[in-house]
Amino acid sequence: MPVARPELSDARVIAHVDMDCFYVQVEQRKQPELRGLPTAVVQYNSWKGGGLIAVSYEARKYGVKRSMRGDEAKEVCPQIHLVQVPVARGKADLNLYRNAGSEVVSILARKGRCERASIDEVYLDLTDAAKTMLSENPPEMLEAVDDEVLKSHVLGPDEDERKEVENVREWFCRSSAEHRDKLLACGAIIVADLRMQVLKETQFTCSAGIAHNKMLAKLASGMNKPAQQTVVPFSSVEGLLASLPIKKMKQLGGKLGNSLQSDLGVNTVGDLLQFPVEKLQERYGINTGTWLWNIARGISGDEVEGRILPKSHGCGKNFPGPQALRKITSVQRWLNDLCEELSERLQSDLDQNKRVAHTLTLHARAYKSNDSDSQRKFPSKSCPLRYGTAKIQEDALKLFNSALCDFLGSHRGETQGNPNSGWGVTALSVSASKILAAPPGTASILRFFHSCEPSSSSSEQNFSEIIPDSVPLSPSGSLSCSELNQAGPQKRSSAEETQINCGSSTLNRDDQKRKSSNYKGGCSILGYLQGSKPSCSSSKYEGAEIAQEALPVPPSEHNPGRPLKRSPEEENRVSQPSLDHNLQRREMWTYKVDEIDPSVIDELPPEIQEEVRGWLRPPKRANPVKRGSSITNYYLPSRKM
DNA sequence: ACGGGTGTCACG
DNA sequence: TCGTGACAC
Repeated sequence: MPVARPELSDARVIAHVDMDCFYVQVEQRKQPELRGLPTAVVQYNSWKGGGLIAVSYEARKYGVKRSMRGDEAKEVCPQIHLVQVPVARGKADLNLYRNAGSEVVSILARKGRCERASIDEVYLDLTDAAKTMLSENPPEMLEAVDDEVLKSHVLGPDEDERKEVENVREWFCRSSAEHRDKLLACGAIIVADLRMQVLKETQFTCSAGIAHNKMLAKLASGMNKPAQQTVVPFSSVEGLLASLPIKKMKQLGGKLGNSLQSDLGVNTVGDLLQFPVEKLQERYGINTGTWLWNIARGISGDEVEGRILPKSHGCGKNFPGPQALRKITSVQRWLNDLCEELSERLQSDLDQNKRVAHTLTLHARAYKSNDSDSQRKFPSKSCPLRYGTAKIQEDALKLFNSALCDFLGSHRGETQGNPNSGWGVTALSVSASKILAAPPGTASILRFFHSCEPSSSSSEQNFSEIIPDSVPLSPSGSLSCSELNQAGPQKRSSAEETQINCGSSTLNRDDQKRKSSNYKGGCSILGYLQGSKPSCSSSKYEGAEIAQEALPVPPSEHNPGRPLKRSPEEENRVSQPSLDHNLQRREMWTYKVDEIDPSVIDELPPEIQEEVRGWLRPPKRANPVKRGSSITNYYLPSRKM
């Protein structure tokens, strides 16, 4: 929770940078003919023209608004250009915009700590850069600075004359300028310069706010759009907040803001000032109450987190009304698609950023016809995340089935009908979270392991798609929870494989505990391989040790021609439920580093040879993780966009 | 029957 | 810890 800072000592320089109608700009860069024209980005245009998710400023002049339907937009602005969001696997695919956002971040992160707040917004802490600039450059430097760069809106202190002062140069050179203001002025110059770089390198415009904390910077970035920036000097804060409608404040746009208005009669942030902390705390809790008291005074100690990569990845889709999924097999098909996308994104994250996710979560919404409150709560479920598309799909389906059991079970529902047994899924999503730095070598190992079973995993996936159809669930008969869980071939190989058995025991607590502690080896490479075919699974071994001491090697003597491909026989062997043979298996599948004949490496795919050689020489790996600013690589416009 | 798809955070 | 809800863009 944001901590209050004594305002006097909070002379930070914080910027909030917000891309202007970002998705539209991305599309306009791809299609420059659209520049300057009323344009909107829309997804799914089949129903009422699709929903608008971004609207160009030209189109806004006609009253086109986000959350309008394409058809409505055409009504108020017949000449509007509607661009569709890319679709992949039957759902909107936002990767284009994510990647474009990354390009921007990589530029904005050049001058200070940078926090990626959303796909198109960042916060910057420019305190150090501003101090440095101020100490190295006396005010005369301004003459050397491009005039363009000095164009900022500076909020004035007075209630209504708060309009703004002309530009930073003038403002900065006031005789009365305080130190804090000078720092902000430097911040503004830095931000203007960064925005110029963004424009030159990406062709995107953005707006920005510069202030002493995040809250005020965010407020300011929205005050002059598009393609402008606004500074909030300390002396203007009180006047600004006094008349600011409470709901304009971040976090107060929803229920809390409503409560403040209707319960306390607070309409502006200034109105909050009358309330003593205790009162606010009493009503809203210690944290929220304190926070409210502080923001009324323009105080927010919230730090800019140095984080430019997301903390989770998710993909989901809604199936409104008539499109609701009523058969397990449809759910499974969609789940497979969602998981496939998720898996790709996880793999990119691993390749580019050397990070691995540890938790897989499934969310859904569902209704149950025949039930008073039809949109009942469909529980979320999570489990350890195993890499590999097929595994993610398998686990997601198990999670779904488990949740469905809860959903149906909690309220005795006679699940009669055929395809439609009374329930319908109106939204599905899978997400991956708890993303941590991967131990060195993880990417190679996983890549290696997957190269062992590309077709095997897909055939496995096919099975699990087909089997449920043959299970007597849909056409006739009611499906029981236990039946649900039989979906898929389920080679219940190892006891600790993520199996969710809601039929017999709805995720018994102890099992859960054991599972997670088993898995916990946060850094264990084995963790990522859990359940993988060539598994040398044994939670007793620390990943780092294994990575350096033991290397899984394909039994190339069995299929000399293709050392990377497993025979079915081998697959069977390793997926046998004989967990007790861990040790034995380990020996079967691993070698001590010094026992490895280096020539083995030559049989590996060229892409990973180098990395694997790296493992074999632990001493030389000084700080191999840092190899190449992965982030920089990630953000480089590697593709035409 | 929907702004949709993502993302973060606070709370119990 | 997990699951939920709120909020935001």
